[in-house]
Order: sequence, then C-alpha cells, then structure tokens
Amino acid sequence: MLGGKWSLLVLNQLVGGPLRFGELYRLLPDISEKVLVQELKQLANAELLVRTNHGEVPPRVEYHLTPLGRQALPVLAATAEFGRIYAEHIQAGRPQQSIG
Amino acid sequence: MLGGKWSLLVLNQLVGGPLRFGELYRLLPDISEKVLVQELKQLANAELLVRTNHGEVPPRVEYHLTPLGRQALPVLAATAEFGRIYAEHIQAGRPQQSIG
DNA sequence: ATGCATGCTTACCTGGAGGTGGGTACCGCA
DNA sequence: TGCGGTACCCACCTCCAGGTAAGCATGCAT
Repeated sequence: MLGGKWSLLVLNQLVGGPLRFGELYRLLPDISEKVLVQELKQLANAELLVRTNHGEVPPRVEYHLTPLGRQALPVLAATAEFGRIYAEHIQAGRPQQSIG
Repeated sequence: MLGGKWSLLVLNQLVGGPLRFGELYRLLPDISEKVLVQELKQLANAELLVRTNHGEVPPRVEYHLTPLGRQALPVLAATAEFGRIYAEHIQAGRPQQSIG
C-alpha cells in the first residue's frame, strides 16, 4: 500500500495541514495528474487521508491526514534517514582512488 | 533501492548471522531463485551485504549484513509497525454493521 | 552413465505502476 | 465566442520487477 512511488510523499505534504488538489500537484513537481488522483483515491480508500469536497464552484476539494495516516509517517522518516546514511556512505566510499 | 518486494525481507533474515543461498531460499517461501540471486547481487552491489564465496565443491557461499545494511532495518521495522497498526484499524473498523 | 546437491545463469513472459495527451463540467471575464 | 482556472476522467502506451522453466559446472555416490 505504501510501496508506490508517491504515496508516502503525498502523505508527507499533508503533515502541515490540509491541502487542495492543485496545491499538492504543485508541491510534487514530477507527479502526473492522473497518478496524483489515483494515489489520493486509494489513500482515501485506505483511510490514510480524507477527501473533503466543499461543493463550490469553482470546485474546491481538500485532503487531510487521518490519525491512521500519521502512523505511516515513521516509514517515510526511516526511509529518509536511511537515504541520508546511504548518501554519506557513498560520499565516504568513492574517493578511494586518490588516497594512495 | 529498498523498494523491491524482497530486499528488506532478505536483509531481515541476515540479522541473526550469515546465511547460505539455500538457507535464504528456504527461509523466504515464496521467492523465486532468480529473484533471490538478483536481490543478493544488487544488495551486495549497494554494499548492504557481503558475499563470501568459500571456493569449495559443492559451492558454498555465505551472505552477511554490513553495518550499512543494518541501517536499513529501521525501515522494515517502521513498515512492519505500520502494518500492525493498519491491521488493527481494519479489525476495529469492519464490524460496524452489527453494532446497532 | 545417471542422479543428486549446490549456486547460480539464461531466455522468455506477464501484470500493473506510472506516464502522456486528450476531454469534461462549471463559472466569471472580456 | 473564447479563454482561464479547478478537479478530475479516459484511452493508450511503456517499462520493468517479478515469475516460470530450463540449463550449467562440479564432485560424490551408486
């Protein structure tokens, strides 16, 4: 469920408060609209976030995290942390050529 | 890198100590040989584990975690923890029909 | 010669995540 | 009449992780 390319990143954007579709779309530079719609739909379906349609014109729809959704954030945190450590490791490991 | 279906599970099996190919293969009931070889190769390439070929006949090859590999385990832990919480949530959410 | 066990390797195939490009319905504005 | 902005939907395509099935090289036992 969290294994997709974007799910955790979408959830992460919502930590600071609810966001509209367009805002999310702009905050995730390389996602496509279709995929964002898809992700939001299945995250809402899994009850990790909630969709609120304000029924206005022009349309206004907001997404916010559920408590359950917040439980997914440690996964992102752990992944990010590992990413940092791994990057450091790469940096430290590369320059072996010019040691001698 | 850790996004594959098996990488974290392979690493997890190695926490208790080095294992041979066949042992890993038996411990991961649903993985295919090809995919296990693949995973091991790319995890070794990423320096998350080390491959030791004992040069014997019949072949004996052992895999063990590197310190860097251990840094990936929190990702699995966080994911597993979320899995538990999510399962609980499902259990708690389902029986709404028979409340009234 | 045959079979067994080990640790792979190769060739092939498939499902589905993810990307592209278009369309929809609504309203205000000019 | 057309344009812009919102939040989508649809048809189509590509790519590759992952799965299946078979082969390889070696030595020992039979």
